[in-house]
Amino acid sequence: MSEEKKPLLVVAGPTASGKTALGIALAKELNGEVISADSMQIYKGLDIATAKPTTDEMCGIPHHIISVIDMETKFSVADYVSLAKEKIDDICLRGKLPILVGGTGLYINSLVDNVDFSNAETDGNVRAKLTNELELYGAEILYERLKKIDPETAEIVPVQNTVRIIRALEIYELTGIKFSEYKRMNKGAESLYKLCMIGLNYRDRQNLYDRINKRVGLMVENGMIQECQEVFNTKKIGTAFQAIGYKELIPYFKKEASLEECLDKIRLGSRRYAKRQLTWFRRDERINWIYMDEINNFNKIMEICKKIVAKSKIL
RNA sequence: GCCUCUGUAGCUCAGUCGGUAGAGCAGGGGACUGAAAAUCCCCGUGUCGAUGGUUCGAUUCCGUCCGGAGGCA
Repeated sequence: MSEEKKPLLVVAGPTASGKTALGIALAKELNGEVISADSMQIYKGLDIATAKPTTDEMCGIPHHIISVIDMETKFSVADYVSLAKEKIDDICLRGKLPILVGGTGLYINSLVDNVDFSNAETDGNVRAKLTNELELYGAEILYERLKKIDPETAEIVPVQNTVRIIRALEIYELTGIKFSEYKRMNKGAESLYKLCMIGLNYRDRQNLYDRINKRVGLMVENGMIQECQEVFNTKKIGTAFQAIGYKELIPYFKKEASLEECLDKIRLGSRRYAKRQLTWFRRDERINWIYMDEINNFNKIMEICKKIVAKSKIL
């Protein structure tokens, strides 16, 4: 339709860094709507554990791609990208600014960097077959096979990383394309959007960790345990099983560990997750970083964001 | 008051028959292209409680002092 690229404002950062509040404030200020970029908030259920914004917090700002699929349904980056593209088009059509807010780096980059997933679908059967082989014969067998068909990938992926090995073999079986080749095909595509990327971080890592630890306490107060207990009882859960908060509580539900032990695991898991998120985002040079504990004043943070947006000339 | 044990990395502890030390956890760095809140890789210098003595050399042996735990009165 229009030759002009659509604008996209991105707010990324680790868990508990303050993305949600900032995204909503920016949406109010810039006549925008929020699109979540969070691999767990996609699922219905586990609202508290995944820190979904409440209706109150949303302040009437439309939020997209939150609670859109059932927990037992399979979902992937490719699904996310096509969904998000639709939402962006729709929001722009209505003359509003799409604001991508979230912490799932793979989702954000796949969308923003226009990664094409159409040439190598996934196949449950192939993956199941490979997983089965892994259990029966061990990782070495699969790794040796990968070495033969795609030594380049085998060089990069350690034997221990069976998830990667299986995916590489899966792609090859499905398409005959080497994983290394497949990656090359997808690299360097031009973005569909005029981008402005903002990243939230803390100068003192401890400040972030304090927020994470505190937030776990708040989640408990808000009923996270009952929420997870319910999900645990109904057992209809797929990928959402991976959500931090849910899986760590299972030993408690099975009476194999104390609540406090499990909560410690949740805090630990969240801290490590935040660290991994930072590792992911830090390599992206397009991101304008804001150090929340350095500024420590929401109005000032908003001012800085507005300046960043203005400078990016996406509007 | 006396006796015994103890003080080593942020935490829990190994260890050095005297040549300045190493595990687990925590923590840090990194990778990541249809499971990603997942999956995986790499990283251990610290006045060895303080101070005197013995010694070429002490965290290690001896003395004293200061902390901690226990026992006997």
